[in-house]
Amino acid sequence: MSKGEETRQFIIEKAAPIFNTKGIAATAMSDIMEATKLSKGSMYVHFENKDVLACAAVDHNMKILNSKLQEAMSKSKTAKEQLITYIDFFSNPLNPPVIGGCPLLNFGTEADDTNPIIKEKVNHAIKSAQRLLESLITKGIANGEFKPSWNASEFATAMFAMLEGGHLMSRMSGINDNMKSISKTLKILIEENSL
Amino acid sequence: MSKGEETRQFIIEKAAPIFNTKGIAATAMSDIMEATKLSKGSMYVHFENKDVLACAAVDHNMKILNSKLQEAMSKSKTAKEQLITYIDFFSNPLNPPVIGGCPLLNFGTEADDTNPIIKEKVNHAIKSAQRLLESLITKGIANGEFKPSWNASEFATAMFAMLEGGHLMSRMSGINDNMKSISKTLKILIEENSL
DNA sequence: TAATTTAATGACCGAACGGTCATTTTTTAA
DNA sequence: TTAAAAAATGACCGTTCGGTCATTAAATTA
Repeated sequence: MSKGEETRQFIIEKAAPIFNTKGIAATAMSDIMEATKLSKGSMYVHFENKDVLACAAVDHNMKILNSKLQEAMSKSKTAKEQLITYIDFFSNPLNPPVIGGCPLLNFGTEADDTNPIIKEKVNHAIKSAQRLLESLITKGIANGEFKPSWNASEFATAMFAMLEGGHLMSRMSGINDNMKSISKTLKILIEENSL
Repeated sequence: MSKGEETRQFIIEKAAPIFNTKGIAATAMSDIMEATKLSKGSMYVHFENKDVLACAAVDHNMKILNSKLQEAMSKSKTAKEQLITYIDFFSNPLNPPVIGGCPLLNFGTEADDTNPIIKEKVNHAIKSAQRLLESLITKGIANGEFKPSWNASEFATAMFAMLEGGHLMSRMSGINDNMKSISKTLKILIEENSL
């Protein structure tokens, strides 16, 4: 990796948690300068403007989240175990896998009516998550772990929505009760559809 | 209502959808000036600064949302009907009750790490929603509409979370499929707990 | 109606914003 | 080692930001 690529990566790593915490509009280039201890001119060597840097930061947050999730799930074997690992992975929004909380929630709501590019990135990531969950259930049905009558697509959607909603609720209250409750609800539903 | 109060209210009504759509940080006072056709000095007669106006706009969005919900629910009688009305009320995020989408999601995520006052407003509103849903289920159990074994608090939390998560998913995709699916899931769960 | 209070105006302010560029320093490759 | 290329710097630029204030217009009240 050349010096330039190294610096570019370094900037992204420092910028990602700031954007995810403060939001894109509320984050100034000067915030990134302070965090990286780099000059303004240097930032613009590696990113043509703030939007490009913000996009890279969005990607990086999602990538980190995904790789941490992959690592957690690699330890589980059965479909049921993996579903539960997925739930547990997101079950403490007050100490989230990436700094600032769920990037899909953060960047999605901000980009909704203002940034179609980032909105599409979030949309794509949501669809990936849905597909992963759906495939887990389908696999479990094929395995004989779950009832064949279980609607994989419907549950995948509901589960993802509950985790995102629970994330919001717990972060607003500063207490983890809601997410705990949701985690319990999801596990009961999984149990009800287990064989 | 004095002239001053009238103007103040007029500004809030024009500002509320802008803040809810663009976000607080991305909304400039000049945006509100344009929407109201009022001068900058006039804005600062009625609001000491942008934060105060933003808070008033947040309150207004929630108030409108709540009054529309109340109106919709007043038509339903039984607990079950009211629960279903609640679901239907939020079932089309692409044509939401207030312009810009759910203010709890929008302002909550933005305020999370930046604005404790608004964060607390959102937290309070979420708790109110939870209480309303829980009381509906409790009422239904007392009425003999629902099974006494139904966990009211747990379902209220899950239902609220699913609606918020579904809201995000549908707005990101621009298609209402996810919310439709969630609506269906919730209604099945209600049916399963009906007598 | 007259006197007084309140609302509305728009020019103006300093600060912070995103972004540029000539210059210097450091990497890179010959 | 040296020449060319790339990276880093920080002063600088125009714009926009939130916010102020003397002045004017309008509403309120006596």
